Amino acid sequence: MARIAGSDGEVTRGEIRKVSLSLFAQYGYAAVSMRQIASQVGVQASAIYQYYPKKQQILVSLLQNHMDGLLSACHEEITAEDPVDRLEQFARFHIRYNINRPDEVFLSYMELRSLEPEGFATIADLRSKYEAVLKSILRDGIKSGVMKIDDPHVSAMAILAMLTGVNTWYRSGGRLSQKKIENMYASMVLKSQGIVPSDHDEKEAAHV
Amino acid sequence: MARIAGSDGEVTRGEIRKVSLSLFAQYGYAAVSMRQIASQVGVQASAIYQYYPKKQQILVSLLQNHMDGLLSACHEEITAEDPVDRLEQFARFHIRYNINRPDEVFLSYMELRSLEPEGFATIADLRSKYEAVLKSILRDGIKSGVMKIDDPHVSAMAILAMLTGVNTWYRSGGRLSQKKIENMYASMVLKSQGIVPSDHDEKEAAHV
DNA sequence: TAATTAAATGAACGTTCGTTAAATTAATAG
DNA sequence: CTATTAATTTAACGAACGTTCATTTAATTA
Repeated sequence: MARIAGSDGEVTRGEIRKVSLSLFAQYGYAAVSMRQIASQVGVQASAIYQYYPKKQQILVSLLQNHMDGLLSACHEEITAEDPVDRLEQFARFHIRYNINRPDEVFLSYMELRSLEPEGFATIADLRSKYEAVLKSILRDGIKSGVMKIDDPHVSAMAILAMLTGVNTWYRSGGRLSQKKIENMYASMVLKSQGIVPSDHDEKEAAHV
Repeated sequence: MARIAGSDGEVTRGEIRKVSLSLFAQYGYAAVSMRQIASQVGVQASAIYQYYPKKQQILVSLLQNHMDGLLSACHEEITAEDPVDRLEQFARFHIRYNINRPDEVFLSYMELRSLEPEGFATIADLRSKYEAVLKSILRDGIKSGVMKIDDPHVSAMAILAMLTGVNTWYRSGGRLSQKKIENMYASMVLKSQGIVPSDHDEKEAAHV
């Protein structure tokens, strides 16, 4: 046998991506073999090389794609001007965007170490761009005096770790709705940076 | 050649543990070979089997050892009675204990997936015992009304993720002292659970 | 319909993997 | 001094690894 009836390159490429993402997240990049991916796609290992020249390229492409999506979505959704509102938008965005992409998030936090230098530089750069968005919000909040922050870098790291951590325990269909979880995390993030809820709510109300 | 002059089994076992820990943390369990470990120890791969019957046993033993140490140290150091004081002690303990064990922490959060069922059950059980310590503090804080918490499970996960995240960025010899970092994280943890610093400080002062 | 391009196969490459077994040397005990 | 035990080596096992290549069949184009 060779070419299969009804086979379509773009479909196969998509399957390879989907399967690789799931397997890399579950077992780790190094622990997953090309044959394992191929078998779940329903194809021979050699067929994958029609789409990706190296195993490493699959990982790079998955991470690149995820970080690009994250960055552009975050620039679209975080539109407020007030630093406190922006921080809340950031927290809510991060939960909302990541909670339905557990495998991508896991990969981009855990498999940077599996990247060769070139790919690593690319992905690390995208990640630091995302971190810069949050840090800029925090610096604005310090300037305007509404946030009580010792060190914006430490605060940014703490906030990101806390938010990203949702993927270690959340599974869809659980006890809590995504909206509830978003609310709880947003509240904890704001409070952790010295923003007292009532203060903020009152200000909001004053605007109306 | 066979036995080497001055060779000592306990020393070699220790070296194997040290090297394995470092390599597993850097490259991931699956990506590290027995020969790679052996070469850094200064021994042939087959020599490792004198000490560990399977590669998997090295990982299990490292994780077991870390979690045991974490649990017993946490029971020793968290001695306060007041829930707020206990939460602060927990936060400080977690930072202090983990910040100097980055490899162990990384392993126990990332390589559970590399464990076969038996080892996984053991380690997961130890981890949930540690989480239970924190959850119990939070429930006490809710009961006595000093913490404003929507859901103790979510709060516990958020706190642990935030604290454990310190290992993703902290490197010794950096800009900030460990004590400063401990202070900042403790403050953020308390605030995130609705404990206003001044409230707590005043209460503390009132006791004196 | 014939020629070309796309999508896949199956076999094979040299390497490396975890692991085992027998042999060898150093240290210790009688 | 001899026998035993501890620590390690060398050699080898079959299996699995990522990857390459020639081949085959399906779909598309001329």
